[in-house]
Amino acid sequence: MTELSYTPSEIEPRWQRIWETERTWEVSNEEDDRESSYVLVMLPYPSGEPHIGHLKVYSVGDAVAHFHRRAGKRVLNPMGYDAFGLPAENNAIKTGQHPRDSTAKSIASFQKQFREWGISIDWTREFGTHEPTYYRWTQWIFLELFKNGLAYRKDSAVNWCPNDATVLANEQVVDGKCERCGHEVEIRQLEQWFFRITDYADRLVEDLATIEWPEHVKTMQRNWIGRSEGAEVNFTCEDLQIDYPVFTTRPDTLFGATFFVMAPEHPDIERLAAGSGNEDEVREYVNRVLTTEKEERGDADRQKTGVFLGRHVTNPVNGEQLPMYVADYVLMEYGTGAIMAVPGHDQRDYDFATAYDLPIKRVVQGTPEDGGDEHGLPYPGDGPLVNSHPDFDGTPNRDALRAIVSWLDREGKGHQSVNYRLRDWLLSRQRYWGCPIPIVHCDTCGIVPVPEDQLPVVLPDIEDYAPKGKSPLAAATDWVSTTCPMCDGPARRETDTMDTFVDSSWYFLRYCDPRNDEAAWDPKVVAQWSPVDQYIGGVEHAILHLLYARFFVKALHDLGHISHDEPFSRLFTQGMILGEDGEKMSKSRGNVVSPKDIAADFGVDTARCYVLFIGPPDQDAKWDIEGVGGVHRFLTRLWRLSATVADELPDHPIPDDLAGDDLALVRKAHWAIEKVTADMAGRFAFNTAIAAVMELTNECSRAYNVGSPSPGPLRFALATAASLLFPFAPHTASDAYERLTGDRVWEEPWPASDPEFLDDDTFELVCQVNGKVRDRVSAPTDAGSAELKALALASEKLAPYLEGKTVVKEIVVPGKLVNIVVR
RNA sequence: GCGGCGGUGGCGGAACUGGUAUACGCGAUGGAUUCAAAAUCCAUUGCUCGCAAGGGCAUGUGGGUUCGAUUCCCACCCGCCGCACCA
Repeated sequence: MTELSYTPSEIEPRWQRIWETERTWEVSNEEDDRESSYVLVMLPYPSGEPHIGHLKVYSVGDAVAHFHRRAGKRVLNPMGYDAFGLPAENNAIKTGQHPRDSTAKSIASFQKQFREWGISIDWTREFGTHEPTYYRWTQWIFLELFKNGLAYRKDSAVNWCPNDATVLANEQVVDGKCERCGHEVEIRQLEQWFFRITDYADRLVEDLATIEWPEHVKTMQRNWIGRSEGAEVNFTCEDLQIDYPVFTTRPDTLFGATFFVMAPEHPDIERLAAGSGNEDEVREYVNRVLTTEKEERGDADRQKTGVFLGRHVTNPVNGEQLPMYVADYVLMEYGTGAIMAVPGHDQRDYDFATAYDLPIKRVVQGTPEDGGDEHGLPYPGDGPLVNSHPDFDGTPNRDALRAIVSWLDREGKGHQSVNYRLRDWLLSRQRYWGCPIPIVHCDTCGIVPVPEDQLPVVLPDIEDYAPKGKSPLAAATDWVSTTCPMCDGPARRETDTMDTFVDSSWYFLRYCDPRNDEAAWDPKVVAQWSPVDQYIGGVEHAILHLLYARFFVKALHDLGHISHDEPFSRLFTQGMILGEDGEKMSKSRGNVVSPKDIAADFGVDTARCYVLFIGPPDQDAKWDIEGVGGVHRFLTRLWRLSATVADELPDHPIPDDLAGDDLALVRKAHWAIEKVTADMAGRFAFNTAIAAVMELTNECSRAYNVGSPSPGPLRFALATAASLLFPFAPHTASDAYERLTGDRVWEEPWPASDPEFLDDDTFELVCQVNGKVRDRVSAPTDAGSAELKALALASEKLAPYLEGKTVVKEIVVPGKLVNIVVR
């Protein structure tokens, strides 16, 4: 036999050239009779070179795209770059290199490597979010939202990162620290731009039921939105004749309220304290709290502090006078910034009451089965009401809750209410490398949107990127000073830029119609592709990007620009690839594996196959260089055997009268078709799909090496293996398939299994006694229960276990087993 | 604390609706080939007792349901992730 050697360095570029020159993966917006499928991987942030995580996520996306194509669908698989953002700008501050240049360099590297990976992308739709032809429409969307009251400017307490010198969205603050740089976040009172995402809180929760997303991602979104049902109840301060509504999820405990607490930021604090005799102490407390860092204040284990305001409120249910306190455990952003305190049934109120010696009253009887200690307070569980009101005492608290809320409603003292943890999305950033906010500030006309025909507002070049507490754009004075579109008077441009999550909240719409310069998209074109059928990316975007994109799509839907209202029908979140030490790959740990090196050593197909074979793709997996070798051996074996068989053996058809090893080989091929198809279609079980192709290849290899297969069946089995492997190792599979059949594998439909070959004539019947396997015998596939039972009872190995025993029961599972139960 | 996910050989991991636990790969061992090595090919490989035939034990722990449980139920332990002074 001629020694043929598997040379990815020759095979891979050769096939890539064919796909490139023939524009194989391009797809037009002309509809045909095929079903359309939009397969999308989250667009990458171009920084440096693509890493192993990119290789994995695009290997997953490409496998899905190829599978859909060969299943007869018209597939949209585009590519772009989330090109605005802080890292490029921070690099500019350090090196003076314009972010546009460093970004362009990185994009060039992505373009080159993605082609070398052989990913089946329609490159005609490519764009970066930093291109004026793209962000022109980002600005247009902003104005649409602005004109419809969904984007607004407001002065409020916001998160400020002193290191990055910009405000941050709530979603970008993790444990009181800046998500980007890890610096402690401060609270500042600033005027900023917001998107009214809270208007959509309810639908963002509700519609999770309509999409196929991993449960944990849905849960994270639900947690983040934090919907709680309860009631708003008015407490009146008789001294000042002001009503203070509070939000509570436990109106059943209203009779247990013993004091009242307001957030230090509450606008009425000063007014309430004035003349109460406690003025100085209150002011001092509030000042101290407002300068405390967010993380410290958020620590639940900290001793509760607060100050008496010198006033009282009336409890609407029983007229009791409750002392008013200001305390920092109450947050201004949630509910109404004031709470009724029920120390008997709430841990926090209990802690405060203990610290300040306030009365603690039980109004819900604990029951032992609810985990309620008869005497222990605070008791957060359920039980009958006590010490409340004759009408309610003895009533289960959940029933009393409803009754009390309707009573409050009738009396005009409160009503049912829903509260959300979600805040409006703070989108303005005091940074340079982002999409300019298309707004002009005019002393006469106020906040004026830039007219549509003047878009884009182009990001000007500047000299100094260093943040100075306001946007570096403010230094571009020629750019800043402009004329008001309404009155033609002098005006100033908005100098803040948009959060980059705005850019990535609609890019998937633009891919449908990327070269449209009349509109952001043609709604008809978007409708034919949308929503995205399969979205693929990392879990780290479970809240931020995925929530914002859902909000954008819902808002654009409501404004009549698109017909769908969820962006991504199905979501798949892939796991990370960890270094060989089991840690996250990082330069400082020195455990980084470069896709370039792996491709150079083993070829791209080995790298792609390995990252899919390593384990379930939604789970984290440790890199193992020995494992890469195993996958490489497999590809080598498949290719070399295919090439050898194509050279040596005649191209005979499969005979009609298959028998023996030939039949077994053809059966194995059909088994593999069945297995791989199910693994691809049902779930993303690429690891087991590849394992099935390995089994088929091993079978072919054994047949060739030790058996004497007929050429037809062997060629068929090998071509099937290549065909099934194509979504994972497109170059090797194309090459092997062409050698064997003369055809291009991607032009072939996905193989279909023939039921005739899926079942054998006989199967291995498992013979059990009392559930323990005692023997396995060969039985005809179509044998009935009686026949199978007889076969099992005839087994000599079963005899010793049956001797002298009474048969109690016989269970026969046709095609599987017989279980004899004896006593 | 609340919510989600997970725990299977020396290792990564298989096992569809309760029906042969450990597919596939790695590693290890033996053999073929070779002057030798690499590469390749052929075997063996959960643990344990036994010369063997054969037996016993194994899917985090303890119970339960069942003829039969990795799979279902209850309680618990451990790990990972998200949220958390959210009233």
